Amino acid sequence: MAADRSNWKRTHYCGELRPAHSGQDVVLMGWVHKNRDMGNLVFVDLRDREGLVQIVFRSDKAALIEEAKRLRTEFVVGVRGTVRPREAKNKDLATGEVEVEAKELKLFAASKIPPFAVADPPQASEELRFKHRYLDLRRPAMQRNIRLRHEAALRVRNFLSGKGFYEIETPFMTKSTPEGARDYLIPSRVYKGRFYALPQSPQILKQTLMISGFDRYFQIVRCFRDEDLRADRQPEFTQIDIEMSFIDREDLFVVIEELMASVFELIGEKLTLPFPKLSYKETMEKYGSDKPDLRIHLEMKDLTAIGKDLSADLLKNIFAAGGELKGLLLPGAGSLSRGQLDKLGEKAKSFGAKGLIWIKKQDGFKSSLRLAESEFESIWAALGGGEGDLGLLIADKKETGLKALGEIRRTWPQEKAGNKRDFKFAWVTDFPLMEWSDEEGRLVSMHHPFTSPLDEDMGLLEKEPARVRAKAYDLVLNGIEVGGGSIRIHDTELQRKIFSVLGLTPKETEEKFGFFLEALTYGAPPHGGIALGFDRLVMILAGEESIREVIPFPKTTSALCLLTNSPSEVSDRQLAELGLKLK
RNA sequence: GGGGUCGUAGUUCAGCUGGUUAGAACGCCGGCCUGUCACGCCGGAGGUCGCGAGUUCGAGUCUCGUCGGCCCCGCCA
Repeated sequence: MAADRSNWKRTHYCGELRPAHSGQDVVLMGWVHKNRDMGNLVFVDLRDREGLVQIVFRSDKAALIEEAKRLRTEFVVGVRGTVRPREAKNKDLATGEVEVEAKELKLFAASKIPPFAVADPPQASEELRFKHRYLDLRRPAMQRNIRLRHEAALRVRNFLSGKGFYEIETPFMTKSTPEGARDYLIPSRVYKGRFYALPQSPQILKQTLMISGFDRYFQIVRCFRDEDLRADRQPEFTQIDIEMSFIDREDLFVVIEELMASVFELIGEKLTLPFPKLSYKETMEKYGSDKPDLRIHLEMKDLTAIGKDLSADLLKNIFAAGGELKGLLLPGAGSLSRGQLDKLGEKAKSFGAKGLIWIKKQDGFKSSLRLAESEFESIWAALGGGEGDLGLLIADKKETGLKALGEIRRTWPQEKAGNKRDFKFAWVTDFPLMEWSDEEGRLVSMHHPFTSPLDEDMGLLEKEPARVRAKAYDLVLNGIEVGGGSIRIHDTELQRKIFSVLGLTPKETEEKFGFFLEALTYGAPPHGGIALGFDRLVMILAGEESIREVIPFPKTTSALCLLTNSPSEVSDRQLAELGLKLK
């Protein structure tokens, strides 16, 4: 029978008791973490969101100790008692210098035996953790992560509000747009056959708010994309969405850098500002990625010029087909075995390369490619190699070589180890405005269709749109894209032209974006902004490897919620009301 | 859509080239215990080997399918 707690008021959290509280009468409420029954002496570890404290039940209260003996893990109880210094301290516990000698105990709720222990690290599969997420979330690590998430959001709000930004809501029930990810759709009951869409981002509406003169907007907002999941991708995720009028890129960089500095103070990190800037071209050529992990110091080299003087026929054919020769030096890796080199070759192939050339210098050159000594010397000099090093070369289409070597660079174990609390931010700028999509058979926006081209590339828009660079930028941290944005188009005619280059017919353009194009004609200020991936940011702050660890109720990689069992079927009646029929 | 990997007691796992009654630890239940904190000691219960076919005298083990977890490619303006 659950006890009545109406006349009890909690005085402290379990986790906050310290020697200074000694002698005080306290009332605690919490979950039984552990029960140690010594016969005529019972210890109970009581847990709440702030931590654990030991409760002791002594034999001079016979009825009380009998109650305490019946407590089991995860029972919810209230305890009234006196804080005392402990006879034996426990230095592994923040409250380990004190205990609470119980005078009264109230059982509020019993618990079934939990399917896994509420303890760090979790001794249960993610599957089981998701099914009983309410238990998983009781773990101190999860309580800490969710609290950190709250504190980060609060910092963002306080910082941006202090800089004159308004937090403004935009609708979740909005309009499907043809560009970008797959939409989640909401059928309209009132207008059968018509659908709202959940926003992939509030992009057009935040730009509309700029046209409305709000000048500085932000929103910590859920976004929805019906695409496949990853460790850092959920179908619904949270963005810090930001937009500003009358700015250029540098103005925004400053605001975001200061925002990051403020947020990282939460974990005691002092960031060095400003963040380095890399052009897209530069980062692709040096690191083979548009989100380089700058904790890794390895850089790729272009060896095409040297390669063209080499005798190998293999290379001649590739160069004739327009290929390039890219190289990556791995210091100290000259001792790798043939099997390990083969594994690297397999990895390169899995990223599309046709082969991997290796050269090592250990008592002379050894290589998978037959070359003259002087040729090895010139390659080695270009790579900056020394005795005992390994050089990896890929001769292929430029993008293929960069990507494959970039992957080897990114995952090179000697470089990855032990630098979790090293935070290397960078801005990647000057992305291509558009890229060719084989699937769609047309050019598609690399960022989104509202991104402004670089002024100096504007002339290329008609004839060579694929070469136009954009006023777009990504914020990258330790190999993770934590944000992306751009200076937007605020001119109706330019915006129409972009849609047309992207292959949208005037009719489609009008149907999907007509309202926005019209809004642009009523005095749109120059503006730009960014969206930061809030889940990813909190994940990094928390030192986690997956955003599922910082989202209270995440979905599995197959987009199921194991707690609620969604998605689920609905009744025929619900379908009929919406005018829907299943095929 | 594709590739990889995993699924055995409540949990985490072991289970060899197919062969008696499928094991361990933790947890759970009962008993004892006045300073434990991974409490200890004694005793006990607990299994649709994810599911379904197939091969075989015989399947946890082999094959196929299917469901589910995780990682990756594609996809993610």
